[in-house]
Amino acid sequence: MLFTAAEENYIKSIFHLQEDGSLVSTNAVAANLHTSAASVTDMLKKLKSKKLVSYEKYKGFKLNTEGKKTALIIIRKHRLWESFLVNTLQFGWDEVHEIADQLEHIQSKKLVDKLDEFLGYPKFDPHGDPIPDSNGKMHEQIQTSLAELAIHESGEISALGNPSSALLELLQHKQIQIGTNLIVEKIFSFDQSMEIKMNNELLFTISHELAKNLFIKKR
Amino acid sequence: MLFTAAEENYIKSIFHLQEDGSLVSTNAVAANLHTSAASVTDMLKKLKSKKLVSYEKYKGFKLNTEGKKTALIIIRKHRLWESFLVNTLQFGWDEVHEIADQLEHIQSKKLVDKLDEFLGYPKFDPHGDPIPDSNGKMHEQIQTSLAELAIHESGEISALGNPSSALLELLQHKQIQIGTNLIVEKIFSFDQSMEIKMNNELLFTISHELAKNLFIKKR
DNA sequence: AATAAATTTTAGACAAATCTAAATTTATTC
DNA sequence: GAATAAATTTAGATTTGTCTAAAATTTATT
Ligand SMILES: [Mn+2]
Ligand SMILES: [Mn+2]
Ligand SMILES: [Mn+2]
Ligand SMILES: [Mn+2]
Repeated sequence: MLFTAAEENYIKSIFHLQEDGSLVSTNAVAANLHTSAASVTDMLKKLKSKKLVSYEKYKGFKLNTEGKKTALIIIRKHRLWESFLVNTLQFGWDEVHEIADQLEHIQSKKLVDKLDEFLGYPKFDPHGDPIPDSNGKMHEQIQTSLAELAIHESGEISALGNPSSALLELLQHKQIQIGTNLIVEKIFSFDQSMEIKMNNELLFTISHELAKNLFIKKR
Repeated sequence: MLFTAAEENYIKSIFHLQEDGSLVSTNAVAANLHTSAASVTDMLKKLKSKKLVSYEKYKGFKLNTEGKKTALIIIRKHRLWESFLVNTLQFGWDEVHEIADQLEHIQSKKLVDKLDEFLGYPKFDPHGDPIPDSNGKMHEQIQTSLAELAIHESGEISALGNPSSALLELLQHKQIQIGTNLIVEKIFSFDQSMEIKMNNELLFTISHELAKNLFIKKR
């Protein structure tokens, strides 16, 4: 099924607002999309007729299975494009959202999958949010970025936030890879850089920028 | 000025149809965009009110200076995205047009310029059409692709069609660069490969694929 | 020059997406 | 348990882009 950009924006908004599986309100979507409550009601009728939401007048609504599946496709596109912009085109992570809000509506499954491949199948976007794979599966956030570990906490590297070639070069040089065990020995408040011990041996310093891109399963 | 995707499609269509500076007809645009003549007339009123076309009822129309400038921005985007798709994401040159027809409407000057930089400022798209630079200037086709030279013709390499890293690697290895003089010694009809003499010395074979991507100023 | 044919424009309608204002339903408060 | 407030839906309009059919204009052909 193909959807208009407007429909996709509503689907995405509802998805984000129902995180916990609860019902979503008309006003919440209106506020989120900076539109009127009346417009939301109009669109809900349409999404209901297209069988993407369960909706009863005045009672609230939520995406059904098909609706969630659709939302994940849009979110996948949004976050892959953000990764491309930051990673490949060197945009700052704070200037990509608007552009990705346009790019997420480009219709071509092949494009998205090729982009994913080109980017090296990143698990998280530049803001740390998980990127659904081509089956709509997202890494649950049982992992945290290294940057969020406290002193003396330890874990194992489980994913790369956004594998640019520059990042991969750095990791190769420092011999860091998926599965590497590490423990935080010190955090310098000046620049948030961390001193970490790797595989109980080597001790070295990691920038905050790098720490944000290393995802960890705590131990 | 910002324009809708529909407006941009009309502007681009008119641009292509007036190549020689002549007036364009309603039916020509209708055929080109697979729409009705009535729709074209409606849109022309709008483009006239936005001062992009000169148009007199029943007499035909053409883009004015501002209209052409706008058209070149859209064409620049279309051809850069095509280059990206073929070059970076490994699409075939015959499967990128539809996707570029969507991508050309993404609004962000910075995105286009960064994409151009990332691609290495290609002069021609994967179909051999010239890509306008950020000032709207296009390489006039006084140069031809090497693939179009006949036997015994000679010239100097003046531009790369689409500088992918794979192409650059090949050129570096063979020591071919901008300014290199060459003459076509032989063309094998079997695969269109060419035997060329470089700087009056080295003799070697070049595939048709490569020849299409080397642009030449004839001598 | 008159008529026929082709082209173009206008008239009127429709779907998508939005809005404001009024009506309806649900939630809160006394 | 009314009365009031808040949230939601409906009614009616508007803009954009499209369509078909009819009218107007230009071009071609007797
Ligand atoms: Mn969007
Ligand atoms: Mn993001
Ligand atoms: Mn287009
Ligand atoms: Mn092209």
